[in-house]
Amino acid sequence: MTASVSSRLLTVLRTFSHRTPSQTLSEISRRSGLPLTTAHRLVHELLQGGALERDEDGRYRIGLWLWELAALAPRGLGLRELAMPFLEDVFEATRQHAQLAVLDGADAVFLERISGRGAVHVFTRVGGRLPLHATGVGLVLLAHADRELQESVIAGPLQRFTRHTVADGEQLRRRLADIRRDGYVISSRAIEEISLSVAAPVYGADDRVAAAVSTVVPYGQYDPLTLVPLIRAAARGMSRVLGAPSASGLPKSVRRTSLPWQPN
Amino acid sequence: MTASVSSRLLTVLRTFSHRTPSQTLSEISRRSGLPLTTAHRLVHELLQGGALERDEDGRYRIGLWLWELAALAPRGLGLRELAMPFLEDVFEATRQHAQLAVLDGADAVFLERISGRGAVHVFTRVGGRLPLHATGVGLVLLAHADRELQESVIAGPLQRFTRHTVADGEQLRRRLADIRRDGYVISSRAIEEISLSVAAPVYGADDRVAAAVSTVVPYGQYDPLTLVPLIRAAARGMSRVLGAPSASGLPKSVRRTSLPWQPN
DNA sequence: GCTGCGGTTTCCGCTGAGTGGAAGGCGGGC
DNA sequence: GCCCGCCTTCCACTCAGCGGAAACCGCAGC
Repeated sequence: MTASVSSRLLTVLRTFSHRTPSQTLSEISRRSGLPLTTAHRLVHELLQGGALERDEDGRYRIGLWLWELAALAPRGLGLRELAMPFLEDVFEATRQHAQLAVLDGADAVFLERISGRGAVHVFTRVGGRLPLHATGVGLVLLAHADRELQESVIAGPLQRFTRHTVADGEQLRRRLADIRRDGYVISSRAIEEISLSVAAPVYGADDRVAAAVSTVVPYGQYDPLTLVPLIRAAARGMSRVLGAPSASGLPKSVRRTSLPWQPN
Repeated sequence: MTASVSSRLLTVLRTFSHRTPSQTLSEISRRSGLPLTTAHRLVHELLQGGALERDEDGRYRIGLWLWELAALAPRGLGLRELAMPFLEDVFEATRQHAQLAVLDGADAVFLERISGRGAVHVFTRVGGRLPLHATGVGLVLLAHADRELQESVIAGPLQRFTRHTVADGEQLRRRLADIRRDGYVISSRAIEEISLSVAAPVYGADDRVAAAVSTVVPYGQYDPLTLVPLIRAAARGMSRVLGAPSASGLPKSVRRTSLPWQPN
């Protein structure tokens, strides 16, 4: 690990998590492993810039400026903004949960969750992560991810949440093939016994899967198959506004021809 | 301005705006005023940390990690999370716009906007800012802000958006007094001729105004007075979940002394 | 009151990390 | 071909970042 100022700054920021949304200076110092003095200076510089704020108890928390900045993230609020009307549609239909997630590393990151009052319990939180094999959106994202990632997840340990969690590699492999064939997934009681989710892929302008949309409803109260057209319609709508050729009816020749990432 | 690495880093990040959500290295260098080489190094360090990403054209954009981090901001997503169900209620009632904003500096910063398909046009964008005197939420926030801020806005130049914008200091002062008396505001055609907004204050655990909620509807299609109970009910609901004594009916002696939306 | 404790802030001399000019590479337009 | 804009690597100088030491502050317990 480098010891540049930049990396130290990010280390300081990384000490914030959903379990520690606000911290004292000493906590930051301990968690980051930086000497107190150093943490003090860095924190103050972040404070000057508005990246951090202090609450009335003197504890540090993520500042509003950082939140405004992050609102510019194309894969964050940008995507969410475009998808929102369709998410609303999904929410309206069940008044339970409508969710939008993207792939990052080996996790599904949740961009949005609209939930009804008294809806069934979910672990999801906006800005939070869940493993790919245990969630509807995760399975969809994994099914369309790089072969490499798929194999690594299939091979790796698969945490079991309930007795319905797909925890076997080969079973998972078949599951992913089914998802590619069907264009949706029903993930029933895989993360909590009380709920199931129906998810479908959202395509971006490069016609690759950019996100996944899902609904989560209580197990036993819905025939999940009736929710499939709803989710697929929402997914198609989102793909369309993202400019996906396959969803807008454009011929393949109009595809954008851009190269994948250039890792330096 | 200091020239610390930290401040340079933040300067780099500050070059991103909603007009420039993705930039080339040279653009960042020019806009930040940093030598190309320096910008290059800083940008790469931000890239390593996941604060920035590169898109398929090699342009830099705000990274997903930064967005996840910002989701921890108590005054950002934290507040939004608690307010969301009530915002949904407001949205349901008109299917136009439901908005949530907080005060920062001399601006209203919008935390959330739920909008119907085909709703009337608004300038609002999530993560964006608008001046206090021209918006419903802004007037509410200003009416309950420090005396100092109020006077500074009253004195300062008041940008006129339409002929209905409150652009006179004394008129604004009276307006603010009315808002404190009534507990809501109807801001009609003040920012665009086509729309009006109804807004009310949301109280935090310290019984000070923490945010403002509003709806925006097309001018002429609604009697704004009929929307007042709706907005006030939503505002009260939000105040309650934030733990505001005045909204929960608790005696002052039971006041919580810490912020409600970080209930450690 | 005094004492200890946990957290915060200021001070300051040493030094290696950050700096940025120079130069080379890449690609696209004419 | 040539030029131009953008990106990347290299490297020697020096000043900004570093962090130990010590003071400071508020509070709880004796």
